[in-house]
Amino acid sequence: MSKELAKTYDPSGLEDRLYKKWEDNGYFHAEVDRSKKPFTIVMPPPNITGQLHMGHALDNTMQDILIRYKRMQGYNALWQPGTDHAAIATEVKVIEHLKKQGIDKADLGREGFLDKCWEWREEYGGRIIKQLKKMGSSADWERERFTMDEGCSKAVEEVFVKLYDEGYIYKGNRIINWCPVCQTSISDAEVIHEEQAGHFWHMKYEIVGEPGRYVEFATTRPETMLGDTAVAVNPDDERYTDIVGKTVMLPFMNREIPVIADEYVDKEFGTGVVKITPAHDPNDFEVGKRHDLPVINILNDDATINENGGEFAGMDRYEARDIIVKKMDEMGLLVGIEDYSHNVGTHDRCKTTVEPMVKPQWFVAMQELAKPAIEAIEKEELQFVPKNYDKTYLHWLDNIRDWCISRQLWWGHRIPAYYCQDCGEVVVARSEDAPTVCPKCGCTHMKQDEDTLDTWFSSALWPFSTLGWPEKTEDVDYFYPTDVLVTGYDIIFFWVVRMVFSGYAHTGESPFNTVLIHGLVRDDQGRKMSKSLGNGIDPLEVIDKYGADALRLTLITGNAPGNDMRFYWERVENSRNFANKIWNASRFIMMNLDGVDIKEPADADLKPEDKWILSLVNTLAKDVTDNMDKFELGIAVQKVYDFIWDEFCDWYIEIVKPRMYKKDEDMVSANAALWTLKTVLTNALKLLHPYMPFITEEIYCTLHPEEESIMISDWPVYTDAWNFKAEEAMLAHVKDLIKGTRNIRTEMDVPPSRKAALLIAAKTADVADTFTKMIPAYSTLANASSVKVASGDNAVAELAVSDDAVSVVIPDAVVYMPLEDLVDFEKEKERLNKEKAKLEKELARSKGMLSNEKFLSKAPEAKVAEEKAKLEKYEQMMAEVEARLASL
RNA sequence: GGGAUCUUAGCUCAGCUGGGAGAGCAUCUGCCUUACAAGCAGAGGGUCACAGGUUCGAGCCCUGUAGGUCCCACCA
Repeated sequence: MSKELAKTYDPSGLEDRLYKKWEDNGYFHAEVDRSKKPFTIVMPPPNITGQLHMGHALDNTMQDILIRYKRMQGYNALWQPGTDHAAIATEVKVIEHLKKQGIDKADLGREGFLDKCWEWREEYGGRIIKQLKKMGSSADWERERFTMDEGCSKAVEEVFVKLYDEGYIYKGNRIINWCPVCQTSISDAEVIHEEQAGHFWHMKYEIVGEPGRYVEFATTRPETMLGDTAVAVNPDDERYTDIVGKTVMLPFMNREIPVIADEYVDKEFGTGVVKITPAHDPNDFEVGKRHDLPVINILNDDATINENGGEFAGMDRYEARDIIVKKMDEMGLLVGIEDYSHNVGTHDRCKTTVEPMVKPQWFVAMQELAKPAIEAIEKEELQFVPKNYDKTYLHWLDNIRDWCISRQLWWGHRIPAYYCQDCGEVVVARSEDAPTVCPKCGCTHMKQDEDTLDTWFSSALWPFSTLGWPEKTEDVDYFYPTDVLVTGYDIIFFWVVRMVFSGYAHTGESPFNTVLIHGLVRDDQGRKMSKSLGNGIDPLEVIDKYGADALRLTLITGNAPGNDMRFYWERVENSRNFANKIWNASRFIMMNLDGVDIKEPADADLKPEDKWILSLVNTLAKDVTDNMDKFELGIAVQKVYDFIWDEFCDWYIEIVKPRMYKKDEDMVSANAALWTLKTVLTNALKLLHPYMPFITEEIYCTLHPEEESIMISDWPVYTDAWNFKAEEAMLAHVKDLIKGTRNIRTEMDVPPSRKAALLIAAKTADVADTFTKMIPAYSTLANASSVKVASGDNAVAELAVSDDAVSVVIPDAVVYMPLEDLVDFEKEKERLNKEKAKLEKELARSKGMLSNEKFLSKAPEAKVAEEKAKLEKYEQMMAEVEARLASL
């Protein structure tokens, strides 16, 4: 029979054991099966540099809940996992790692360095996967992929070649964001703009041929003047019309640069004059293109001044800035310095201030590709949950710029472009078609591009590359497009947008229908968890202390979808307490089931409380399903939580205890109770399983030794057979009556008003049973024929109730607060007035509703009738309150 | 500069299409009651930021104000 369960719930040991069982039984694995409907989620691939953090824990918990839910509903549920090579992140880590061993990246050479990267991946790539398993993630690990494995790399080449052939990928000499520390180009999305305190240096250049006449301008980056190739004013600016076309002398460089007119210049801002540095400012670059200005790059890759910087060559950019300002001052060309706070672009990974630079890079032309991704929202082929994130998504797509995809890194997918060393011919080809002979000049000096691709280039293909694309596999055909993508709002731009346009471009459809967005997990003070602050909480530590189920429940409750949440240990404790609650309730049930053969009771043998709880769990199944289908995971589990704790444990189990203690006297009744306990618990466990997989599995298997696993059991479905509205209403009523009295042991403790209420309840056929069993002190009361209740000075009301009196009339017995319990009349008056005010409000509301034609015509009849009944009740109560007030 | 979002109990937050203000934690009271003290039974505590408006009825819809947070953006 049932195994003995420990007295308190201890997740340690149990979780690993169950996870291994699931994995060994192959429950996570999904294969093409045309007889079932697929449900697919691709896991956002964690970086191989990564350790599990709270963000992953939340993200994966949400996915696991959806997958487990759909699996129980009978879908062929595939959760496709894998890891990301994370180009720059990994490269930086490996370089650091090598540095500690005294090895320099350059010394190793490309091949040697890549060997080290692969070694890294072997060592650390699987670490996070192990940690995800601790969370209970039911992903199909047999299908685990890696963004740089053979298949994914093939997909990358395929896409690159295709987009190149179609003209979407091009190589261009354009201004890009350069990180001087990482020494690579980065995309716009990787630049974060931070408000920084800086200065505005007001300086002037002398007009050539007009000694003593200057143009004054202001700049935040004086050192860029070394690369100035013009000074610009607004064409409509009358102050400067006479100097347009003249030249000014650029100090230090002794270069004459023209004064040009361009709309870009704002007359109102500063002096209305802008120095133009096409090589180091995106706007200036555009101006330069319009006016055909030379582009003079003054920076080396590490942001020191290069040979174009004359005397400043070799200096760091900031050192050069200081000296230039000093020297300009000495030359009398510095007009003044103003404090100024402005936005500075920094690299999101290393926080280094980026330098705009002109360099030859590869780009994806986004304008056309973005269109289907925009239309996807209108056509409802793609929806965001919560919905408002589609605005963020659309806004970004509407303002999209070309995507710089080349990186000056070694770790990543090497760009499949080959250059002829002799004639400069460019060939873009898949590696199996890599040219050895130049198709133009016939030489054999072909060399592959040194650069690699942005890490998001491969991630963009993840939903289909993992399923075997570009091969026409069964998997792609069956599992694609996927159903839901779960991710944080912070990578909508990096990843979601790029997956969507890639999906349309290469597969003709959106890679998923729904994007479920979640927020960040912050610390208890609302700060981001970060390494530098040291405020991060390790999910594994939480699991060790309280178990994965408690962590999962904590992460999923208590906040609205898409919002950030704070992490509190107290909340984990509460979750753990809930686990313990279920554990003990189950323990109690199994103790009572031990040695008893229960069978399904006849309908007539079910007591009202049995029907009541069955009805509740039935409704619960429906509600939870509805909520989960709307991705309201937190609400869904909150309902299960409330049901188990507040209804099932606090009420049903308590009500039913006496019946079990009297097994020998009335086995029919005990059987009905036990059967109901087992059935309701089973259903509740199933509803909870997606959220708390471990404890539900352990209890389920103990409760049903004949069953293999709750994971593969059927999701509870609403049934009309358990629709017991009358019992629901009655028990709700009983609860109301007994409230505040349940714990009272002796009759003496019971205030008279309660006694009256209880008596009435007790006299009501079925409730009496329930009731006297619950509160032993009441057996005497229940046997009484009447109870005296003080009502007014000397007036004593006697409440007598016959056996068949239905209790619908009574709740307001509470209104008759006995005088002997009152401290003084004033207090009673106050209370009654309060009551009256409340009733007045209710009456107004009720009358309002009933006089509203819209309400009367649109609302269902039952609702109108209900409202009418309420009105009558309120009116009656009002009359009573007024009478009582008058009597005082 | 543009956009999003928030303001509800002491704290952190729920509150779905308008129809009787909720949870967790904290506080207070009483309980070792035979599933659970990681528990049980209760209590207190809110002009739902402010001002208008729509409505029979507003935490929810509209307008405005104040304050907070976040994202986007090339004003030198």
